[in-house]
Amino acid sequence: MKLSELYTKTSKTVPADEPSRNAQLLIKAGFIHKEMAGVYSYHPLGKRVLDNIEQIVREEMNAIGGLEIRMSVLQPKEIWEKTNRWDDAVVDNWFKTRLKSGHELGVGLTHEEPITASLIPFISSYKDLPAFPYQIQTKFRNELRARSGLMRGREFLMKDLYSFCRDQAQHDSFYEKAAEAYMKVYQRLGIGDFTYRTYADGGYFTQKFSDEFQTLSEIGEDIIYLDEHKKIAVNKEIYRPDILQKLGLKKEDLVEKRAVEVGNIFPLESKYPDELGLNYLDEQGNKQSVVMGSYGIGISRLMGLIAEHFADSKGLVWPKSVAPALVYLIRIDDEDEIVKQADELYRQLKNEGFDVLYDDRNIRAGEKFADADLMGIPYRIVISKNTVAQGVVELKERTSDEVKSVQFTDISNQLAR
RNA sequence: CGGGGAUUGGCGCAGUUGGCUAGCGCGCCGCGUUUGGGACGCGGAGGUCGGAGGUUCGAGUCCUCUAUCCCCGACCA
Repeated sequence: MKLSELYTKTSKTVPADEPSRNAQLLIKAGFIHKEMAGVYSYHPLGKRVLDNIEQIVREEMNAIGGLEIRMSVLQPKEIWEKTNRWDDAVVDNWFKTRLKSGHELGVGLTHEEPITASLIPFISSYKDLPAFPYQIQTKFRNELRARSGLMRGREFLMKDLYSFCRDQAQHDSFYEKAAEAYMKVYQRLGIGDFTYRTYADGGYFTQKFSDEFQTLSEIGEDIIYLDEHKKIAVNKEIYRPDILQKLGLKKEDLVEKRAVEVGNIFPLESKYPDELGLNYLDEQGNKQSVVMGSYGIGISRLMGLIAEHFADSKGLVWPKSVAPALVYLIRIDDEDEIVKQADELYRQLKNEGFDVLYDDRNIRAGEKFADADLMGIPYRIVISKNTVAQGVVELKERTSDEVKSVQFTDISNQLAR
């Protein structure tokens, strides 16, 4: 992408009504726009980051047998009444709306009920199981108070997968596979080394535990107790002597840490399938309950976390796997020969499959350097009168101060994806 | 949902005890000088002060209501 064609621009100031560091940086860099509290739009660079995270999640879900679907956002209240989750006294962050006729509808905040109900026509035999549908979709939750920028919004992008298994053993096996897939996602996003599987309350769904994935970060809202040796953590909400004993953890081995919840997986047993009438016949012709699980990853929350966690005083610092581009190509001096060589280098890198932001604007060099840093692009290449005279370009990584001179023919070898 | 603060061009802000055509910086447009870390000069465009009602000769400034945003708390599948 040529920056002369990008309509967004960076800003020196941030909106006074945006206190969250991740949103401040992303707004400053022109990646997102705040529509209202807890609601953000994504401009081209922000959309690219979101897409990159989404694609990593998609690949790992596909790898464990997930089948991508798209559920409706508008939902009939009847199925939620069957599981007693329609009443605001039970689930208090619904967005609800009405048809012209006056009939009430829900705006999707999660999809256990509709996905379960929608499988009824297809699941009737043990031969039809297991099933692992998932989707990546905008969710709506009417939080009383939105905050933390992209990390807790009223509208946010989420991956939700649901597992339907014939028995507990089949479920347990998939559940563990899903947990491993989650860790692969975090590894690829560059946060794997400080993200921990964490025991948490099963919440509204069950009386048992659920598993959270918590990324250690000072910006987190959650407190966890971590056994660094065993690499197991416990959420503060269930940090009690009886539970530690049950999990085989010793209080003296645990350290208190601040963390961001980047995923949550729930064993749901048969609650929703039973209540909604999803079941199957086994080999003997006996009616059996389906065992369900749900698996969420907040895509937009991950973007906020990564933006804020890695940022430095100059701006964003994206890991290569999610950066909106791999290379920020700066052209200094606008003599014909420089322009020609820079254009040529841009074409060449694009042809080789590198994602390049080409700063071809007629502005001062300092602004280009500042923008390259603020946008957090992993590699910066500078081509100028000086470099062309020597037949080289300058290459610098966002995370380092070292500036290397690189021969034209060697550039692509120097770029690690 | 309880308590507190705020709302003035695209963004950040100022605006005395109410008083003339509402200012400043950034950004934007034009011209010129500049040109390797967000340059400088000159000239411009752009706001009716969140909304409604009221007090007053006169309201951005005072009063009432309301909306939104932010903070603290509660809540958070």
